[in-house]
Amino acid sequence: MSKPLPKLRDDNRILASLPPADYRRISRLLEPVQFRRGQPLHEPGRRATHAYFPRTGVASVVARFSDGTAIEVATIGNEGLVGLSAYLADGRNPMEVFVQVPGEAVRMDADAFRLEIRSGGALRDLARRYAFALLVQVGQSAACNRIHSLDQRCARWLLMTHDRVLGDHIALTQEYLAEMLGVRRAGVTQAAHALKRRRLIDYHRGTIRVIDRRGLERATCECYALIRGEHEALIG
Amino acid sequence: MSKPLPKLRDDNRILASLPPADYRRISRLLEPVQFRRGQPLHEPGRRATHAYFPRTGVASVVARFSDGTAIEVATIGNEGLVGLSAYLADGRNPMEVFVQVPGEAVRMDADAFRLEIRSGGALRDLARRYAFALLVQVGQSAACNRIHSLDQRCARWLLMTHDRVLGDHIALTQEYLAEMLGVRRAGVTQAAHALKRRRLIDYHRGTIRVIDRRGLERATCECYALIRGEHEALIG
DNA sequence: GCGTGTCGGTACGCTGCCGTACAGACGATC
DNA sequence: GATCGTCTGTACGGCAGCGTACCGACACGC
Repeated sequence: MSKPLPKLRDDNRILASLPPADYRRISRLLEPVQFRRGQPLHEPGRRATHAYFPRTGVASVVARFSDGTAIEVATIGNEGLVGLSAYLADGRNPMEVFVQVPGEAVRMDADAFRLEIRSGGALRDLARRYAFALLVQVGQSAACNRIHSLDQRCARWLLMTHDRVLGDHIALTQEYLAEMLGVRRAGVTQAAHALKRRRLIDYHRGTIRVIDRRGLERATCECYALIRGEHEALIG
Repeated sequence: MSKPLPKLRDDNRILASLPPADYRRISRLLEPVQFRRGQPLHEPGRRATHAYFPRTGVASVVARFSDGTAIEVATIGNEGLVGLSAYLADGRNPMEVFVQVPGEAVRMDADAFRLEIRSGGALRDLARRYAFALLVQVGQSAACNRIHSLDQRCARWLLMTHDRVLGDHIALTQEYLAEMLGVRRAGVTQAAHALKRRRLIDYHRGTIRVIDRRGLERATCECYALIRGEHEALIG
């Protein structure tokens, strides 16, 4: 299971899976946008305004609690799309979504997205399948959060993000990673240190580099392979 | 937030939300079934054969790990349906689904279910909304599993099951509850004992009785209200 | 009534992670 | 090159829940 090197019609794999005719029609509705670190893509209480198709950027879906803590429940990059709520729930979504890794994306007006899907093109089928793949990702994470060690979950997070970015460098601080994983920053330091000692990753002041993907895959739990396998079976 | 007393066209709230014409058409496709404790409703690796609409029974969706441990990722009762994978993913689903609380249900052939949904009736809209409500349930559980105490999660589980059954008695052993929550049986004993001391529940050899719902709601975390609120906003 | 299996209560030491705190290392800025 | 803010390393006691084990209470079948 190696990192996919995108050489497709579109860097976003949902868009890349569209038949030519659908792709042409839809691309006229797409507007390129830059993902900036931390930029909100959806705020609970508001209706989703757009559907986003990440190309090189990555988004996080988090549950925010009344005391301010945020726990990541899903990661969305070029393998998926942000804005399923526009399709499934009239744009209503209690989860927060923001940019985790800056980069390129395209977006589509939420109404146009809904219209395109209701019209019954190929995007509908892909969105349906992706919705299920996301459900599997979130469900497996729920179980993983319960029983797997921080070391394993940390490796999984790095692998999932690595899959979604260009190159082997991921810009993020331990502080940030700690928040996503729902643990202390000091805990991440220890887990990251262990991975570094095993020469799987290296890092330095806010940048992590993946050195040995295979090794990381061995270090993580089975959840990684299941989530990725299921996505590939559904979207291909 | 009190327990809903179903006095509707159908004890299943998805079916009850259908307009009369759709309900009549669909009910001809429904076959009553008895949910027996532990009965499998879906096994990973197989295609879903039916969609189930629980009336008084309750189902569990669990992630099963290679060492045999199973962690519950969702609970489905009369507020929902089992078999979204037939709609979203051609029946493919890596999660195990089985009966947690025995009772009544109706089921529909998976192909008929797919056909009915593709034909664009009211069931499609409801299934779509329910899919999102389930995504929210699972996502919030993922975060909850990470940060909330066993006591809180135990109370939440009891509330969610209480919402889905008739009466205040829930037949389940601490052993079983421990597996669902992904903790030791001894841990559940302690949590349950604490709830009993506060006179919120009582129990005896495999039967739990909810005494004080309001109290339980105060004892649990905010996740319960969020999940339930979101479901009601989407299905009503 | 007696044996057997199931269910729940309790105890032990152990471990992973917590909360907190402080210190060193590095980078940017002036 | 001095300063300051950010990022990472480390240490401390503390606690929730773990794995395991044992025991009593109860239900059921004979």
